[in-house]
Amino acid sequence: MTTATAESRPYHHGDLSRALVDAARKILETDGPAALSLRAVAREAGVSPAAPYHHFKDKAELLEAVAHEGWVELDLALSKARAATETPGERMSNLGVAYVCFARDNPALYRVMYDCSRDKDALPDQLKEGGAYCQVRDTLAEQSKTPLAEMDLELATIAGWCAGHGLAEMIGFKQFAHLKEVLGGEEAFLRAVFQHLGMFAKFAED
Amino acid sequence: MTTATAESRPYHHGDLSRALVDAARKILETDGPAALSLRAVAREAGVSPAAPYHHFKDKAELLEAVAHEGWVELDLALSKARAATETPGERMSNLGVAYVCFARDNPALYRVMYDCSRDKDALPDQLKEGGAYCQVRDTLAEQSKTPLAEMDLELATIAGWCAGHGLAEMIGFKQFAHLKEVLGGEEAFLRAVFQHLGMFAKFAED
DNA sequence: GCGCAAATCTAAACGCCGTCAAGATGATCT
DNA sequence: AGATCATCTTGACGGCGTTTAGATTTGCGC
Repeated sequence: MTTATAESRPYHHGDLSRALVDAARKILETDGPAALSLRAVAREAGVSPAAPYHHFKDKAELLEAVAHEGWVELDLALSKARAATETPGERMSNLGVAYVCFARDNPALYRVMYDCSRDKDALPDQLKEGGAYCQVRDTLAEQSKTPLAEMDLELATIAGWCAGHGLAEMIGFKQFAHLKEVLGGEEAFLRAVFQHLGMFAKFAED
Repeated sequence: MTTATAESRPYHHGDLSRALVDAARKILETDGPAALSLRAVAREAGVSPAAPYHHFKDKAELLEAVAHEGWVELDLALSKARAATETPGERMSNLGVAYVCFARDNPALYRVMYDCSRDKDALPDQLKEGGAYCQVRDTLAEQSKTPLAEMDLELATIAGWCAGHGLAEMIGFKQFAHLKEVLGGEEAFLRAVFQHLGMFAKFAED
C-alpha cells in the first residue's frame, strides 16, 4: 500500500512484474536481504501474498529478475569506467575499482546477484558480450602489448575477477578500517590492495 | 531422533551444545544450508524445538559456533599444507590451493563461515595467531627475500586472501568445467588461475 | 455491444519456521 | 530429604512460502 501507484493501467494492476521487482529492490535497499520476503514484496506493491505467483513461478524466480537487473547495471558501471579512462594503462585498475565500488554501493543487490548464481552453479549473465566478464577480458587484451594466448587471457581474466569479487566481499569488514584511514579513504585502500596483487603474485611464484 | 545417542549422561541430555553443533554440521553436509533450520537441528539431536535456547541465545549464535569450528579446521588444513611443503617457493601457492580445496570440500560450512562474518562485518577468528590470515601473512613474509614493509605485507596478504576467497566462491561454477577438463583436473585449473594472478596484476599495472 | 475464455487478483488454508512463556523433570547441594 | 537451579517439553504466536478455490477484470470473436 505504501508504494502502489494504483493507476488504472491495462490489466488489474498494470505491470505487476515490474512493480514487484521495484518493490523488491526498494526493500533490499531499505531493510537488507534478510527482510526480503515474498510477502513483504507483495505488501510493498499493494497486492495479496499470492499475486506474485501469476508472474513468477516462485520466490527464486523473482530474485533472479532482481539479480538480472543488477548484472545489467554492473555492466553499465564497468563500461562507463572503461570509457572514462583515457590512459590505457589505468583502464584495468579503474575497472577493478568500479567493480568493487558497485558492490560497496549496492551491497544487498550484489549479494542477491551472487546468491542466485550459486544456486545455479553458474554466472548466467555476464558472460554474454558486453557482460562484466567480457569487459574485463577485453580490457586485459587491449592492455597487453603482445597478443595473449586465448587460454592465458581467460585464466588471467578469471584471476582478476576472483580478486575483484573477493575484495568486494571483504571491503566492508571492520578490520580494514585502520588501513583505510591510514591510506586516506576507501578508494585509496582499494587501489592499494589491487596494486599489491602483483606483489602477492610475485612472492607466490618464485 | 535419528542420531540422538541418548545415553544417560550427566545432565538430561549430556552435552547438548556439542550435539546440536554436530547435528547442524550433519544437516549442512547432507542437505545443504537451505535445510539448516533450528527446528531441524533439534529434531536431528532428538530434542524439542525449544531446547536449543538453553544453550544458544538464538539461531545465529548456534551458527556462529558452527562457523568457529569451520575456521579452526581451515587453520588446521592450512598449517598442514604449509608444513608439508619442503621447497619454500611452493609454499604460498600450496597454501592457496589448500584454502580453495577446503572451500570446495566443505561448501556449506564455508558459506556459513562467511555468512556469519558478514553479519558482523568482521572476520572474527582467523586474525588471531595461527589463524588463516596470519598463516598467509607469515608465509608471505617467509618467502620474501628482502624484508617487506609492514604495510606492504598486510596489503599483499589482503590481496592474496581476496583472490583465494573469490576463487573459492567461483570454483564450482559450470562455466569453468571446460577449462578444468583441458587443464587436467580441478586442482590444475586452480593452480593455473593462481599463476595467472601475476599476469593479471602485471597488465593491471603498466 | 456481448458473451466467453483467459488472465489476473483475493481469501483462506497448510505446514514450516524462529521464538517465547509456563510448567514438568531431573541433577546438585546442604 | 528438601530446596534450588539448570535443563527440557508443551503449547502458543506471528511470519514465511506456497497451493487451491473462487472472485474479478480484461480482451477477443461474433
